[in-house]
Amino acid sequence: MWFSIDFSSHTPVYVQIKDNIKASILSGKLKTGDYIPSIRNLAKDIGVNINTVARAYRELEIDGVIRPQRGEGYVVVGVQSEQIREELKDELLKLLRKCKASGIKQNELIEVVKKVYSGNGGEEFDTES
Amino acid sequence: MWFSIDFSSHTPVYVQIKDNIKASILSGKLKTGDYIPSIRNLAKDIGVNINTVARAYRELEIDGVIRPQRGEGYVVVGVQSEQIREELKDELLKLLRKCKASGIKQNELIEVVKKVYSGNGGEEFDTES
DNA sequence: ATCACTGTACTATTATACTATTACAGTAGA
DNA sequence: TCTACTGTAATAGTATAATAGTACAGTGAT
Repeated sequence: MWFSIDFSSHTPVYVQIKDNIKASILSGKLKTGDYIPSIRNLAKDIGVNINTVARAYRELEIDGVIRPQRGEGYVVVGVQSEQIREELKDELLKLLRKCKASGIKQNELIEVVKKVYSGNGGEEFDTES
Repeated sequence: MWFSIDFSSHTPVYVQIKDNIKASILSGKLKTGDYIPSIRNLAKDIGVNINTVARAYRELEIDGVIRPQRGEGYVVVGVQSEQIREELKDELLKLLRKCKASGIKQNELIEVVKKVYSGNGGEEFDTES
């Protein structure tokens, strides 16, 4: 499957699932009309309980990102791209402040940014859905 | 007091307390030999329970960052500065990958970095302990 | 109709984060 | 000594994340 879950993170698994699916849509890996994995399949792949995935999907539905089709699965509706990017940048802002307060130099951080964008250091995704 | 807690975050409060104190030491706001706030005082200031602060302090003691002095309080011992900075940069790396995967451009991120380091957007700390 | 898949719903249980409360022990100062 | 502060410890209760299991209902293909 296309993403991995960090079980040692304090971020709940269902939130990580939501984030991953939103990111996949934003990056174009998932398009409007695509089917995402069934609750049972994804739960099996990730190695978590059905209910955990169900919660993630339920909340994504509330957010208007996906739509359930009983008997068939969940279909991608779309995302508020700009809004999600702003959320990500907000999160980044907080972390950067911590970095600054810890004495990390601006140059070091810009280097990290460049490292991520210079080919490697990026995603380890598959191309199929 | 010198830091604020994000109660809406999924990061546990006791972890946020640990991070904040480590960061304060790294940035020089707290020096070796300084006393940090008493468990009861900090708990009252933040608005959390004594046990929550006690847990943070206990773990900081295990990490060798502070040392308890019964009847007096906790004293700063020191931190493995470089190690903590590397941990922060690792965290940053993960977040940057998410940003990249979501289609945020490199320039935007560098702008955010510069914004943080250009005076405002930084800390809202007091200088006293 | 049957089968195999979908989503949906519910209950019970465990682990963790946090709160609330009480108590005890060490230290410093009036 | 008394008082007021420190850390330490233990118990009980609540909320949430996640697990486990079961059951029901809709859809599509054979």
